Amino acid sequence: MENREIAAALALIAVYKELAGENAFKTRAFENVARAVEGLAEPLAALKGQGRLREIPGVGESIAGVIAELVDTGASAELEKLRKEIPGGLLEILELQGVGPKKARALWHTLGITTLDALEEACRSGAVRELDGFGAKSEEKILAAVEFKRTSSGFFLYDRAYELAGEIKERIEESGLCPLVEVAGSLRRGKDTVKDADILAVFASEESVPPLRKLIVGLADPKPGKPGERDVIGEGDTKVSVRRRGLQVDVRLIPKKSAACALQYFTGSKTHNTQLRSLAKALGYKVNEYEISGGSGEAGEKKSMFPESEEDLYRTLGLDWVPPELREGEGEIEAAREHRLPRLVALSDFRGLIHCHTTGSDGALSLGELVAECRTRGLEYLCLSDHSPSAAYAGGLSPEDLARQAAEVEALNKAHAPFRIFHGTESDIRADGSLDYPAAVLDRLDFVIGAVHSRLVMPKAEATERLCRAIADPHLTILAHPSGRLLLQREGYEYDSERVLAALAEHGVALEHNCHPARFDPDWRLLKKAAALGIVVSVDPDLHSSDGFDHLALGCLMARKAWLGPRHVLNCLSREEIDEYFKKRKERRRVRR
DNA sequence: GCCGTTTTCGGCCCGACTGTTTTCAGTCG
Repeated sequence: MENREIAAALALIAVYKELAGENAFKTRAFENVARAVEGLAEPLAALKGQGRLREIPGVGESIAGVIAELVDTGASAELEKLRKEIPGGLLEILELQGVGPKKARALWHTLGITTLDALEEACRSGAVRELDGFGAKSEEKILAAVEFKRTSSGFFLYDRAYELAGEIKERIEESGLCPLVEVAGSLRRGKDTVKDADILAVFASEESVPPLRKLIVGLADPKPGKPGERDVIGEGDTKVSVRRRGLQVDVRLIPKKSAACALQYFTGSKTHNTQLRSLAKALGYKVNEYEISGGSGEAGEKKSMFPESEEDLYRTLGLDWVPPELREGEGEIEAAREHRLPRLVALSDFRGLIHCHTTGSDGALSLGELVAECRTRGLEYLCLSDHSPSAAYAGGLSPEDLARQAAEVEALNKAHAPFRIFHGTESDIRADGSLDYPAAVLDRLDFVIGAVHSRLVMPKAEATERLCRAIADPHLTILAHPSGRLLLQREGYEYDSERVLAALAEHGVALEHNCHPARFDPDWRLLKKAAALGIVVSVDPDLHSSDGFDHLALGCLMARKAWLGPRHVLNCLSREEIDEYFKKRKERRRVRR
């Protein structure tokens, strides 16, 4: 079993334990370990072999036993027992907004409800309102939550959510009621998909609060089936939650002196905040969204501190400022305390564009136009990679087309020197793992990107073998979008990521981070592991039009989330350095023959 | 279930909002 699968099993145990009515701290112990395991660079099987499972933070005797069992047998007696005791349909019920473990259990034990259908029926018949702790409003909310769950995944692509959040931010700014409006939450942290947008609205005086509340409520969608009403999820003195164009937007109204504490608190993640507050407590402080209190008052008096900035806040707790992208509870607090947070890659570090398509295959820009766009943006080079013959649907280039393109590249290189076009291809990886141009054709190119576009459905072992064979091909420079996933549309195909990473490291092949917002493939967690193994990451927009330039910024965000610095990223190399890199790859190929 | 700058037992982040209650439990982030 891979780490990812073991993490999923541990998380599932946690959910089942919640439904079983287990102590919340016990369930959290499993949740914490599930998260820790997901971020682990080393395979659990190896750790177990070395007797090092207990070194994972949060793993004690009991959980180490569960992990060992999962590693050895691929199953867990505890999980199987829970699965038998707790009806699986309750998992879906627990996902409904407003329904937690207590309510799910009440529905199950008193009315025998174990499916969404049964729950809906019970609400319509008025049976739910009779239960202790439930009422007519609960029925209405549950019905709305069931409907929402059936019609929407609840998640948005990053770029879409960012756009919607930006609109709301603008509307609040235009009102003149707030000197500061910030997008916080998972958008600020750079998650690839988001469930809601968190916005911080900092007001200068209390009198701004009522009109601010009114403004935000006014931005809500009309309520489905209730003309005249708006889809307001919650409205209080300091927090207004509305749904706008389907996205849940939580706006926090915060007085000016609390801006830094609120921004920190509202950026999350929940895990990061829990760890931060835990540390604060150990130091004798209390941190909330308004202030830092406590500290070493000489006469034991409580003092309140209002940090000027997030930097101040972290410094008060003895920490370096933690970039938002790293705030996932994966060791960043410890690193900040020991002053060893990495210097993260920034957009200004990018020197070239890798993985671009032109009108030669299915791109919207000609090669000349693309060069012009790159130069306008101050880039030093581009790595051209139109599609190969197997991608007939995308106008893949025949070997003859490729030769003609080479002549065009040469001419443009002369005309635009020192700007440089490196000539390559995005060659299809066939079902058997071979590349779809003859070796002699590939030999003439500066670099080769390999990508799977067909036969996406394949048993895991076969898919892994296919990728590993392609990686072992000495022509391959970069492995593209390895999972083939399309976020919120299509699960990627399954492959053994640990084996693929090992193969990339062994053969010195770079790993693409495809930064199209519908792909973000592979995700930041895998990139982090890749970098730990010394694999170079190529942040590629897979550019088909000018939009691709914007996607590079999103890729940069994801690379930061993966703790990458410029030294980990292929396209942070200068023109001369990447030229050298490609030449070395080709040299190695000759030697190996 | 885990863990120890105060701890091997007794804690485990902290506050807002809602609905069902007459003071608070449950849920959420």
